[in-house]
Amino acid sequence: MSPLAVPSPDPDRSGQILDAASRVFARLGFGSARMEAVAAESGLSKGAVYLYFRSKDQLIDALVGRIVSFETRRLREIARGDGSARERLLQFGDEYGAELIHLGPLARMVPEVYARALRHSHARQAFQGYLNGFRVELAALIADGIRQGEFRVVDPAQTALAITGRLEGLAL
Amino acid sequence: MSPLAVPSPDPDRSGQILDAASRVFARLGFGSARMEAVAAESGLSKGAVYLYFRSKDQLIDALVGRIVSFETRRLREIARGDGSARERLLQFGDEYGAELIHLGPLARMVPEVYARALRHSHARQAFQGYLNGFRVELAALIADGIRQGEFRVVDPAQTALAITGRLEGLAL
Amino acid sequence: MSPLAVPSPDPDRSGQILDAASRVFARLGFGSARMEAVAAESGLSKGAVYLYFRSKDQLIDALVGRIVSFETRRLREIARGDGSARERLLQFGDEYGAELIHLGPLARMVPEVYARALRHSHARQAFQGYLNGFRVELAALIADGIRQGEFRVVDPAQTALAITGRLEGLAL
Amino acid sequence: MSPLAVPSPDPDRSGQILDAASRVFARLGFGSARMEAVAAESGLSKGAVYLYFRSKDQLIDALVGRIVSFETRRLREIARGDGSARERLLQFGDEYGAELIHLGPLARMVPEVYARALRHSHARQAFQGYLNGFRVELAALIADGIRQGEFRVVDPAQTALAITGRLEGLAL
DNA sequence: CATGAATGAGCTTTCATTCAT
DNA sequence: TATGAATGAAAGCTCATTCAT
Repeated sequence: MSPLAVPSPDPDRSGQILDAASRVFARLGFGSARMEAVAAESGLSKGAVYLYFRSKDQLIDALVGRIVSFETRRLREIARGDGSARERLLQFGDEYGAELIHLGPLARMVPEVYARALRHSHARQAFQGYLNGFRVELAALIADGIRQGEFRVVDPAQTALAITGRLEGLAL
Repeated sequence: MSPLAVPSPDPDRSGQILDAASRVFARLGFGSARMEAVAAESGLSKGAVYLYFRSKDQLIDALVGRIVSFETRRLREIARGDGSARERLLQFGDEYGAELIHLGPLARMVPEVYARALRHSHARQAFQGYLNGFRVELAALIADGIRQGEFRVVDPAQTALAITGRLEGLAL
Repeated sequence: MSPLAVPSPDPDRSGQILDAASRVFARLGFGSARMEAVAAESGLSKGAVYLYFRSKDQLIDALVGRIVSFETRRLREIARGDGSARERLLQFGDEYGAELIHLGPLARMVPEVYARALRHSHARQAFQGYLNGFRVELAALIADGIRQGEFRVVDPAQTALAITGRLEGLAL
Repeated sequence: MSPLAVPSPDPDRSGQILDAASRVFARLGFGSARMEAVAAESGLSKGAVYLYFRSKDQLIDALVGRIVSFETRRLREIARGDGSARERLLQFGDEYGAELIHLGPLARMVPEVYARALRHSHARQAFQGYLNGFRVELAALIADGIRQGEFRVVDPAQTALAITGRLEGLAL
């Protein structure tokens, strides 16, 4: 084998399957999407999907988790970035909208994720963790702005909560 | 038929079924609720349910339609009621919150309704019709307030849209 | 409807399915028999089978239970019948052999029933209940014979146990 | 290959796999045991198991065959050993019981082996070969006893058959 | 109108077996 | 020889829908 040959013939199957799942679930919804379709979209067999995810439910959880942690990381980068608090807040808002567009077809999954969170306690916990991170980051940003005299003196936590609610409304 | 016989033994079977459906769907979600359960909850047979609704899908549509038109009527009454524009706007907001609470378990259906609207064009049309009515009513109310000097001069449509978005966020 | 018309179009579906199941399971064994095949043999659909039995496992339990209670009743009739103890004991033995032949293809299920009893505690309990009934009946018969001076004085329970073991050996 | 290299890195892989299989099959039964589990228990890979046994079925056959021939050899040693016929017969019986205990968890496979024998002709032949050997050995032992005046004059073959049946009954 | 037994397409999931490395 | 990722043919089970009564 040449030193340059690809030594790992395993190009991240989990990611490959999650990519396929995100396309199929976005297109058809959690309920109507078939594991068969996810397998076909991933270029693997049904059996292989079950080799990496124990069940359809767990696959959905993993997918939601991946999207959520991606969004969380992205927004944190902005919130802790350079620039004045005002600039970062605006960028934060822009980014939120941009994410929705960036999510593209994935955005169609948003209400289904809410619905899951309403029915399954573990999905609810995961989702609330995400919203909390969102609010915390936002509150820190607002507190920053107040400290630097950019913003009026308000309760950062309350304000963050209000903004979060507003953005969630926009999402829909 | 004897004069004493009940003339119509069908005192709104549709409503009876929709009532049952709203309880069952709220409890279990559209996906997990079984037609069997709806029938049992309504006190009728499965066959009877299909006598009044062609399919599960159509039953869901009818249920969503009923809730939506109920809410629409309710909010319209307030928007066109007596009192200053400011009073009516506040009552409108209160009512919206009150509705969510009044919906009670039905509120759990909200994200599922959004999800349907995203997938099925006819559900989307019905839902957007509702949101439009909402915005139109709100815009009229705001325009009213501006005319009477109660509110600052803003674009009523834009403002209504913003408020709508905010309230939807609250709903979730 | 004429008074002579068959008023009940429900000719004991459970029995119909158990009959089919006994044929299919005898032919193929518990493991290889498919619910599809049971349904086909019964002349019903797969769905109908699941309307009467919750699962394949429960169907097997019910089938074993039916056979066992049939055998139990049969042997009890003999043990408590007329005639001298000796006659009844011989008839009992004959009947046991006759049953094995009468079971016909069903006899092929016998070791599988033993195997189930070894693995599933509830199957074990059911089966031991049957064996106990067998031994009790036999012990009573022997005690009867001793009382009437037909048999030597032995411990009826011990003897019944020994005979049972011997017959089970024969069965295989 | 260096002189120090292990000359045969294959110290009876088949035996290693059969040992694992006997543990796994005894624990879970033929039906529920997975080839995966056998491989894991043996410390080899699934592929290696298929290198030594063509299929699960063949693995079971080989396992049953090994147990049977082991038992056969053991009983033959006793039957042809020293001592009076009476002594050897008693030891034979003791040994049979001891084997059942010695089999330990393996004894749980006994009814499954019977079941296989009833369904697959080649399993039946193998199993009947074992029973025949058993009876032949026993008959020889009895004939020996008769010849030496230790036993009453009976038909050795018939008696061996009866004893075999009785012991099989005990086994269950 | 009303019933509910019956249907059967279709779903998720499993696992013996293969084969490129 | 040895590996274990991948396969894919089933299997058990569900449930929206129908229809004889």
